[in-house]
Amino acid sequence: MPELPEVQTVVNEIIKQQLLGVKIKDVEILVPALVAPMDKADFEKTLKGRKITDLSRRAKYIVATLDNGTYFISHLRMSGHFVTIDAKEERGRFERARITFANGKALRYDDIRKFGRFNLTKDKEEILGKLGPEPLEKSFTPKLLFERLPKDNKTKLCIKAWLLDQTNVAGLGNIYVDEALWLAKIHPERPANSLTLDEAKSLRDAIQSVLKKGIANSGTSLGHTQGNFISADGKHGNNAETLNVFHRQGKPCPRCKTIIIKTVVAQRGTHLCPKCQQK
DNA sequence: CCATATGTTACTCG
DNA sequence: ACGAGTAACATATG
Repeated sequence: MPELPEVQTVVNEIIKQQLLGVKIKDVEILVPALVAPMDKADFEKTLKGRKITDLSRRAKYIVATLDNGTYFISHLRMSGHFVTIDAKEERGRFERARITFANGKALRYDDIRKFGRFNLTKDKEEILGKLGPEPLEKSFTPKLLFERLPKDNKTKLCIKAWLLDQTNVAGLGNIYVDEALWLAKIHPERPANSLTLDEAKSLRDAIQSVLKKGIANSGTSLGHTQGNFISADGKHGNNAETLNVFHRQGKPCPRCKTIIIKTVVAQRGTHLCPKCQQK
């Protein structure tokens, strides 16, 4: 579910709720698979008594630095949510973990599909080492993007699949890839090795634009069912209404009024304007 | 019952 | 060993 803007929104919200520097009083892992291959009891014991000294985002990972030099790294995958609650609150239907703090607040982790994962490690590169560049960093220049694109003739990988691979660019997912390719007027099935430097420049600008807008709008929530994105304050994001193609099949392209179509590319639902984005 | 879902990774086939 | 495509993970919803 959450992509870079949604994960950033969650991190921002947890910081705002002042859970940094507060001692962790109790840790309950309700689904052992959440921390696998680590043992559930070991995980609980290791995190208990620590304080989070810093919280940040890398790609779609939430990285909590602990006061003993280890890192608590979590990934929400498709349906994970962190919500700050009062420690007295009862269990939720989809609650999979709870971290209770000494100040009476708690972080509840809900995850319908149980795809999310928690890690505890002294070496964060073990988890984050293979990730591509952060697209909102200043160093993410058109030249950098262009040079990372495949250059050989044997790779037929399309640009959408390439962008979804976190080792190429970190943090993009299905929504923001479709939005960025529309903004850059690039067809998602274009071979990644066929992009020109000019197109790479448009794509870089488009990626930064859609991600910044997503963060400014506190993330994208596509509906109001249980599986949808909410931040740690329990609120939905406001970015859905500003989307140009995603989930807008059958509606007119905001640029040229051609009807937006939905197909499948890289095994994912893909939305595009057949006039603005030509192969 | 079937298809689909904001993500990642293990497996399979060339 | 490598790249590309597919299945799998687990559950809800339309």
